[in-house]
Amino acid sequence: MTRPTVNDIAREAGVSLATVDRVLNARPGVREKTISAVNDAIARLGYVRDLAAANLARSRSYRMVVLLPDSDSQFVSTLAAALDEAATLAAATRTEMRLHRYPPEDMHVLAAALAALDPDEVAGVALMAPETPVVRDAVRALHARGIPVVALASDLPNTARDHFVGIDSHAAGRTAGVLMGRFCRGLTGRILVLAESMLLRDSIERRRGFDEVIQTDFPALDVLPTLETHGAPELLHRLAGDRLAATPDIRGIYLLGSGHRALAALLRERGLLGHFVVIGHELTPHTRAALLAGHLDAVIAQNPGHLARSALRVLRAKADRQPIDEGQERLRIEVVIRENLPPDSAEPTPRGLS
Amino acid sequence: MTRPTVNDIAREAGVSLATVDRVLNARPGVREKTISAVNDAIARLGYVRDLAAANLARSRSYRMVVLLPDSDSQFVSTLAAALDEAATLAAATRTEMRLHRYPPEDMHVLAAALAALDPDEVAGVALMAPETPVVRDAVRALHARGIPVVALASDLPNTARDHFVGIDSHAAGRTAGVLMGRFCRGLTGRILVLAESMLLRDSIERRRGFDEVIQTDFPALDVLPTLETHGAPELLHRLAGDRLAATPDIRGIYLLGSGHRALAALLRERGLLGHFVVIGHELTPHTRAALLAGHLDAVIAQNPGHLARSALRVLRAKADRQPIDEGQERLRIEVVIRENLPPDSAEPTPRGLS
DNA sequence: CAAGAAATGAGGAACGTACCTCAAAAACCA
DNA sequence: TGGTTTTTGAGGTACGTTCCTCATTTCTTG
Repeated sequence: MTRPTVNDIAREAGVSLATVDRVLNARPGVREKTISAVNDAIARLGYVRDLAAANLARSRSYRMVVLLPDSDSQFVSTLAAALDEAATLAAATRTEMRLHRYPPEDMHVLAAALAALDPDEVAGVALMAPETPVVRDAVRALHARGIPVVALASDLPNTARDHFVGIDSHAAGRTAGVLMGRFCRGLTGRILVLAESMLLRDSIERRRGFDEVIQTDFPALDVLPTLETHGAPELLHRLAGDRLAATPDIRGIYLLGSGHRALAALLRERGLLGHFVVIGHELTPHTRAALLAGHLDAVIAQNPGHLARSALRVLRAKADRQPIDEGQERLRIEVVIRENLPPDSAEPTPRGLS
Repeated sequence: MTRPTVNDIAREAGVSLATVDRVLNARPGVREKTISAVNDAIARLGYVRDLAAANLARSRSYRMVVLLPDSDSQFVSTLAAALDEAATLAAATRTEMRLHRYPPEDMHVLAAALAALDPDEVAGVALMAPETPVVRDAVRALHARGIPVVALASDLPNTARDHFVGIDSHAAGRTAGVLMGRFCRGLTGRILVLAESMLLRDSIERRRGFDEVIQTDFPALDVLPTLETHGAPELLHRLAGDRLAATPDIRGIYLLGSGHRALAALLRERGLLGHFVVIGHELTPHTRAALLAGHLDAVIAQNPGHLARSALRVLRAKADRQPIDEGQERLRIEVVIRENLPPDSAEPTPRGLS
């Protein structure tokens, strides 16, 4: 009737509680034969360890460290907020989070921060960073010291990261491409593409996916070379302004990264708001406002709340050496238009007591 | 340094542990003044109750009952599978689920099943059912007996249900409308709409949202009256076949409910696969296959895994009289096209022991 | 002001697991 | 065979909370 406990296993296997404990927690000094006797009993009873009780007994608390670039990108601040919220929730299960920011241009600072982490104090690390050699080495070192690492939002495939929490940039780019192509149904012309930097893996992959789809499925459209804005609004204004002036048959604009504010300003200035199909990435206060205003037609996004919760859950699972629920942790590539825009969740975080 | 416990609160508030406990668990017999003294101490210390320990001490287990119609709809079976998976995960937190099916046409059977539930044995009920008077009364009675109820996938707004887990059908219909309109850019013509029954609240609301958008934003399109298929493939085949033959300028087909198999068969038979923009609801093996094959252009969906986990989490929170994390429980209206189709997650459920 | 009611305190057992120590039993080896 | 090593058992404490009981203090009210 009631759930079997460790005592039931002991009785069923005909051994002592101490031995069951040794087997369950993989402690040394048990014969193979005894181990399998215990495991048989476990299987027979359908025992599932009570994680709540286990963690209580361990009286272990989990300190997770999250590292985000200290850029003024809206996505990063949205993500930081989501992480804070996820952390207050995770506090109920003895999981604590420390959020650090590192200067976005200096990976050595990030590497130093990673190197300073003590495996006895830190149960896991989540980081959002471009995959440079310095970062790669630092992540490998972390892994070697036994600290679980998850890549956040931007993957680090060639490091020993334990998990990636985020969406496939290539597929996200393809999704953007299909929407661009279909929203431009019947039109012939060019697509303007803007990015912060084409040195970022994510931008490269998005662009690649986008191009694939347009080339094969929408031959009437022609994708222009990427203009790199380096996060500078003035640069975007100048480059995109020149290109718009020089190219009369632009039908759509694809924003690989940030720059929605600057683009909107430029288009407004020229009276071109709403004249193009505009597709971007990530749901932020600005893209949300632009969607509502009709200046932006679709956003390809990953849910920051899901991202944050998933990162903490995965780290927790890794710290406990527990398996991960793939279905739950898989992030969807969200297509957001005005009609399915989720209501603004800028509610005050409930700090529930009882 | 370490997290504050109930004992710390007692010391800080200058009261005994027993009183703290009375306040924390809202037991009677504490003066207002004392209550606020304790709450102040809690706030000062930033105490967060350790849920693991609390649930352990309660040694309470939660039996949740889920009721789904026993129809052969793919969505329902997908949902049932998701619920099973969510339940094996929830087992780790002493939450158990019983899934029942009721004959879809007989709400009296459902009502009887609900009436038979004992508040001492059942911690919560989730149900997916149309809002008929019989159902409404049964849900009200459940609520009156103190059993939390969540409406699953299909809302029951006029009952005392404690929560609705699902997406807003009206907004989902609007989303479908925008995609239909934009995918038909530059075209003039009619949209065929198919539904199982227009007696279902969800179908009505989807249709209403869809119509709104088409009428205001895409005047070149004209939405035909809904054809009701009553879940019968032959009826769909006949009705839709006649309508297609009679109407030369159909541009798109909107499927409010199921019927993807029958529609695909009809279109294939007439050599019309891919000739219309087809938009439907819910991601099932069939819609997935149709998306991949290119017979279906977009699906508006809610994530069944999320639906299932959310239902169990909400019921659990209600049973514990704990607040709900709105952000986490809010379901997204997903737009699924071929490019962002999540990989098939028909993996075997991992039944982790240690 | 006394009697009764209400509020509070003190203490302990329990939940299921982890982890420790020490002793006893079993297996192994020469 | 005796001694050594390995394996197993027994029992206890701890984790943070819940939920008892019973005694004591403090407030009300007639």
